[in-house]
Amino acid sequence: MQTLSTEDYLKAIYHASQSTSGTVATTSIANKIGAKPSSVTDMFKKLSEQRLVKYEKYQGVSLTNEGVKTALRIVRKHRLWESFLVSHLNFNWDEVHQVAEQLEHIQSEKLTNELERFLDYPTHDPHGDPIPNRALFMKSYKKILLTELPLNKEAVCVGVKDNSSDFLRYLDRRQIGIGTPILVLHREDFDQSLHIQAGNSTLMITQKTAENIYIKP
Amino acid sequence: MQTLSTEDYLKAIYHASQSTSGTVATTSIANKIGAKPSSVTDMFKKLSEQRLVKYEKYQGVSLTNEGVKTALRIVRKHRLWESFLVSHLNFNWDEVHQVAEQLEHIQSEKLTNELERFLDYPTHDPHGDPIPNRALFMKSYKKILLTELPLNKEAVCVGVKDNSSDFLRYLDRRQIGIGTPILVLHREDFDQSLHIQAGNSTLMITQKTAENIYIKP
DNA sequence: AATATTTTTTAGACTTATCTAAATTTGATA
DNA sequence: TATCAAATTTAGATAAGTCTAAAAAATATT
Repeated sequence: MQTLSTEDYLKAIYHASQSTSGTVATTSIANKIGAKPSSVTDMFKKLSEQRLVKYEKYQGVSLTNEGVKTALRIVRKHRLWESFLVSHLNFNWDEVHQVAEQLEHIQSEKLTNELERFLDYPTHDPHGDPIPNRALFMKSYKKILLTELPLNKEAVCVGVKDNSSDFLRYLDRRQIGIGTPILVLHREDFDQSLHIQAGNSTLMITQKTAENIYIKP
Repeated sequence: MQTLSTEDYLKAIYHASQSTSGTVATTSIANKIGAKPSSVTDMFKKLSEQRLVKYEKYQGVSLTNEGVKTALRIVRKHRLWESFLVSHLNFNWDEVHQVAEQLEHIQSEKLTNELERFLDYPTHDPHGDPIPNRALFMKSYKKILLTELPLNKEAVCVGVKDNSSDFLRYLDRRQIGIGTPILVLHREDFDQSLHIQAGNSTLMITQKTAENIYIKP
């Protein structure tokens, strides 16, 4: 069984390896975890001994098959709990992360699988991220950033890149959420800001906002 | 905020103080927690510094008001989670304890209160133990042991004293659970065994069984 | 290619919760 | 009440995860 801390590291390595090719650097994990690089090196050694990561001095780490599995089991729990909090306990999508960070460490396969059944086998969490099923398989449909959507082409918001409370609450105020239909009416060449139709209302969003919203055409 | 371990100690002290008058002894906590007495002494000192217990050398501990509150907050979470596991996640009453031991440490007042609302403000957990409400108040009705029930007096099973899986599964097989109506038909003087009517069936139970079942006349 | 900067690792120390073994106190017994 | 056994505490050690400061390696710059 993993300690709470090794689980945090495995999850951080998993997420880091999703957004970079090749190995994951010591510093990037240190920033994610909020620890000093020296502590991260120590943990890399420990995870390496447990054959959860492949580690060579000064070369960063990559997850082994077993490491990926362990990470996905945590991601699965995290996203199932987030779904539960939003669908049954009146949490908003910007409030769930911190609590799910704790719940993801609860050890009970039965609990996880029954929660999944209770939620009727959800495929995506409240932020639009895919939930690994019992076999740890997840299908993520091809999604693109709102910045890449051509003018006047219908699309639907399916996720966000930035999961910070600030951003999510901003989207709430703008009445943009998972499932909201989106149409780009005009793209301003000067600053790349967009005039869009979101649901029933038309509004203006900055480039920075657009590049943190995932859509499916 | 308490660490996971101090929460375990506070809960153990709370439960121990329920079943004994006066202070709680070092050894009794050591046995409950599964630690050596020397470790318990160390923790007593630490809890005392935090004003959660009153501790005098060689005299055992007792919880302060603040200590009782902290313990009750954990008991509240434990019993709410047990209720959830049984009512919505297909757990049996003998399976919930271990998982609830982990869930009781999740820190989020909103989570606890929303879970309580979702369960429609339950007053008792699956073992018949009372659940503290948001103000940490719980009403435990006066219950007696089945051994004390007079012949031919109607009563209802409202709880168990022994919470072990073995005992709970035994009761399941005998079709005795919370809410089961019970009537004592005959008490055998020789070995104090009882012939009872439990629900629709009549059966024989030993004295040891009877003194682990709580009933309400 | 040589040097400078950044990244990573090592070495040694700290904290928390635990342990063992020895010392002390309590309270039970003769 | 003197002694003995049991319970409790103290002292010192260990393990896990972290830190700081210094050393080593990799990468970037001139």
